[in-house]
Amino acid sequence: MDSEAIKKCLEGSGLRCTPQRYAVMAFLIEHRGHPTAAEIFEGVNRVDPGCSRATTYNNLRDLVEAGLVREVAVEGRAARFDAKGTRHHHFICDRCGNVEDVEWYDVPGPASKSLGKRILRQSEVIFRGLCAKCAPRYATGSAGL
Amino acid sequence: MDSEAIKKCLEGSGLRCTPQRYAVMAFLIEHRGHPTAAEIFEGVNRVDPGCSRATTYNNLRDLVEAGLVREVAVEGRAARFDAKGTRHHHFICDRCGNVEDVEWYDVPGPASKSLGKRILRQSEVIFRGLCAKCAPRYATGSAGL
DNA sequence: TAATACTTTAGATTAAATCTAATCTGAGGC
DNA sequence: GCCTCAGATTAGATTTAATCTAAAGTATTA
Ligand SMILES: [Mn+2]
Ligand SMILES: [Mn+2]
Ligand SMILES: [Zn+2]
Ligand SMILES: [Zn+2]
Repeated sequence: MDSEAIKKCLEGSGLRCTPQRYAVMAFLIEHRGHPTAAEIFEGVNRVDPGCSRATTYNNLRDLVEAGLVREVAVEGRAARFDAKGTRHHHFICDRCGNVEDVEWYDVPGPASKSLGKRILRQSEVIFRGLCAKCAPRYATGSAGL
Repeated sequence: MDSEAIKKCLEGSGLRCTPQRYAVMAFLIEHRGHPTAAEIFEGVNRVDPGCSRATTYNNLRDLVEAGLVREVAVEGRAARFDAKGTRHHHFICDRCGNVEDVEWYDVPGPASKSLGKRILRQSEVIFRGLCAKCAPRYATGSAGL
């Protein structure tokens, strides 16, 4: 995605394209490994030392609210962020906490009676287990190390 | 679930049935609304003022590791806990963050090719949207208030 | 009983995220 | 071009959630 496209994308969602906001969005598009806010701050701040922590967090909030970025909460760890590209599900590693993309497929919704008066916006599947890096260490005891 | 059953349940998972651990488990069984650790601490501590914060957190961790309790991470809020009874999915409210149970149904797994070398332990569906309490306020603008 | 492993405790500490209030910027009106 | 002001940014303080520490207590086993 080129810089003009990122600008369009921000403005299309009613967000001003400030240098800091652009940098946060560009970082997320370039780093698809679900970085934490702290990692994003560090990455953006290294390039533009004048981008503060508060601004990074503010912009992440704005981007999530605008629907351009997804926030993934992980038990016992910092939240991770994900520029929404193509739809996909997530695999979360029990051991290292890494979040990985899983090819999207349609999820059957709940029975409307079990949904009641709730308004459904989205269904997503979270897969859990061991990532490719962590699996061997367990599958073969600790011999894999 | 009576006190003897809770004791069995703990010991069956290799956990000593201490008064504090029992109290945490009993609280979760009695309060099915997905309380936070702080709420559990407060509830348990009110009955047994000698149960400390660290012990509440330690025991929650032990219970989660033993597979008796589920931890639910919610974006931007404290984690919530859930004594595992019958299998179910979760609905998380965009507005108030409440976690509600949704009747369980089988989820089709991902294509094995998109799973790769990962080891899958569990698939769960997270539904998102507005809970029954929050839905009216939005469905009708703010007139619902 | 003695040894050992497990558990609890109060309070300190860390980590994540948010808040504050002063300052800065730029799009739109003149 | 200048003005204005809503929106954006900043450094640092603060809050909140969770974990750590080290000492003391309690159960299990030898
Ligand atoms: Mn993703
Ligand atoms: Mn539940
Ligand atoms: Zn892993
Ligand atoms: Zn709600």
